[in-house]
Amino acid sequence: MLVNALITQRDLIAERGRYHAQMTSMPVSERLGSHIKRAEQALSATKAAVLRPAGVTVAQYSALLHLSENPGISAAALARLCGVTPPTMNTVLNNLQDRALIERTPHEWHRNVLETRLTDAGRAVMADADARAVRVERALAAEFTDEERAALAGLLGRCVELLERERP
Amino acid sequence: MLVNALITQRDLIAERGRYHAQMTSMPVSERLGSHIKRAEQALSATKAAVLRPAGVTVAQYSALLHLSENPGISAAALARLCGVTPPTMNTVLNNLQDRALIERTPHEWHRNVLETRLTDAGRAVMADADARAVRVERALAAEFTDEERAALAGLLGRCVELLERERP
DNA sequence: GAATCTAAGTTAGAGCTCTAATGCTCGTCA
DNA sequence: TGACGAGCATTAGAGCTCTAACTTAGATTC
Repeated sequence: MLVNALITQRDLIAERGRYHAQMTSMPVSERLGSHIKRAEQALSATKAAVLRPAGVTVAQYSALLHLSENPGISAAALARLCGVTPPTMNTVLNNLQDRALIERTPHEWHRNVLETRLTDAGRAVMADADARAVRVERALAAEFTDEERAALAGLLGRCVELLERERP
Repeated sequence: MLVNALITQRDLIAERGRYHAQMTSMPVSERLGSHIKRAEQALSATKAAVLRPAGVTVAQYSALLHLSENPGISAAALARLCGVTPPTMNTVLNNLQDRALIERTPHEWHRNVLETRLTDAGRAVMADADARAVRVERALAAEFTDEERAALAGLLGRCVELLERERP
């Protein structure tokens, strides 16, 4: 380790020793939120890295994935599936549309609704990206037993319930 | 439920039935990544909501928290603690500095390093925000037994290891 | 039939995030 | 001593994300 890094590291440890007593009301390592955030950061970073060669971002892949399973869905419904707000989805879809990976056509009955669909190019990109993303998911799944996977999914589900209940 | 929503919902189900066969190589519900992402989205949304009255974003709170535990730390080291890149931390710190919640002073020995510290105002905002954030963490912790908390943290830790190993 | 309500789509603005690239300081090593 | 390498800080540019606000279309209700 180099001296520059050592010095900031040394300062850090010294200050930590001095002030560690009771700066915050809960140690970071005991916060479940920290673990969830770290896991998501690692997931995001890895997915972004493997999706890069496919030419799509994580958000774009998420949209393409749900779009491939729900052709003609509205942008608002797609936003709900992806867990983002309509303006966010609008941003993502505009980028996909600029690259001609999707098309948006007026709904036959409801003038206020746009049907969103993959183009042929979009389907091709989606297939490539999906293969790459699934490779990561399979590696992740292979790390655990069936019981562990179920436990993790269950615990995370309870987190979501609690957090949504707790939201003002 | 209204007709507008019903129609998109109906279309969705119809299309799903038609195409469900084998559009993707792995069902979304079986992807551990989906569960992690959902949990982080719920966490983020709830934390943003409870931090809003304190006048800070989640990213700003994260920086203030680690800053309060490590006075004088460099921006790069702070970025590592928060799990973001230096340019990202620079953006967050600029916003905090504009509001006079932090100050950055040249390092005594190393001309190339800036020491970052909370101002008095920053400490006050941090104390307020921390109380609000910890309330959420306590509620989250109270949802689980000691064994469940340990299991969740352990499983998420293994996810992080696998994902970093898998990253090209 | 008109007021009201709900949902879809959009725009504006603020903030976070990344990669890529640059300039700087310092330490190491030949 | 001088070249190299590593780390810090910063800028530029693209993209994602949110809230707030507006517009429009369709449905409900009186």
